[in-house]
Amino acid sequence: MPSFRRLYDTLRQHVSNVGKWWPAESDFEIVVGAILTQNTNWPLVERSLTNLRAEGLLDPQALLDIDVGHLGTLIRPSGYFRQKSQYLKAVSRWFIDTHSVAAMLDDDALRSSLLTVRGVGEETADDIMLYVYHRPMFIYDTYARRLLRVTGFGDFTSYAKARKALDAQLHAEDFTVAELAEFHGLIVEAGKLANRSGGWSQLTKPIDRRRRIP
DNA sequence: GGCCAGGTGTAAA
DNA sequence: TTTACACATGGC
Repeated sequence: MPSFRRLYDTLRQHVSNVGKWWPAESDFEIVVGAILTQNTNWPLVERSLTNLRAEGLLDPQALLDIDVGHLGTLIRPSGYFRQKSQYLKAVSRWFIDTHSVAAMLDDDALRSSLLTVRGVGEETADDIMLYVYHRPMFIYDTYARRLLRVTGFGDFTSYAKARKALDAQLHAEDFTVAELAEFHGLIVEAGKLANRSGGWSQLTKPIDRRRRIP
């Protein structure tokens, strides 16, 4: 029977250390990145973040004040720019209203609150839960579900199904939040590695640690 | 040139 | 409740 602890240990052995994994200069920057990265590559997100930073827009009030059309042009590199510019407006409003009191909300209440925001679905909510509010979450994104399938946890067609079926055997309390944050990073890096090399079998061999994965 | 990337909202089965 | 589709750019 597969276990999350064993999977985590295996990934740590076979995938380069991903460190903090979600580097950002502020909590709000993580929120913005979580929206922009939806169904898109991170390098493209960085271009958009650079554009936003250059105009001082990694700030919720500034994003709320900016013209939505102009915002769209700045985040164009990361795709779905018309939708995501609206999403960023919505999440800015939420951040201004809720960030300062988020610490008083329990995990379920905070997650529910995030899910009311237009553009924040289950994965984005959990990204923010984990990386901004340091709540113990496992991210059941595409890479994770693919890996969970090939490692025998089961085949899940949606985020919600995977979460419902597997959270009980995750035993989140046995992991530190830092470990869970690293866990997600390791899974994504492993997924990219698998894509590049044409299969998850790469994970059965130790990596060459002389070469850092970019 | 086609496929895909750290999803989400909406409408129709 | 679940599935199908639109949304968009850029890398390989």
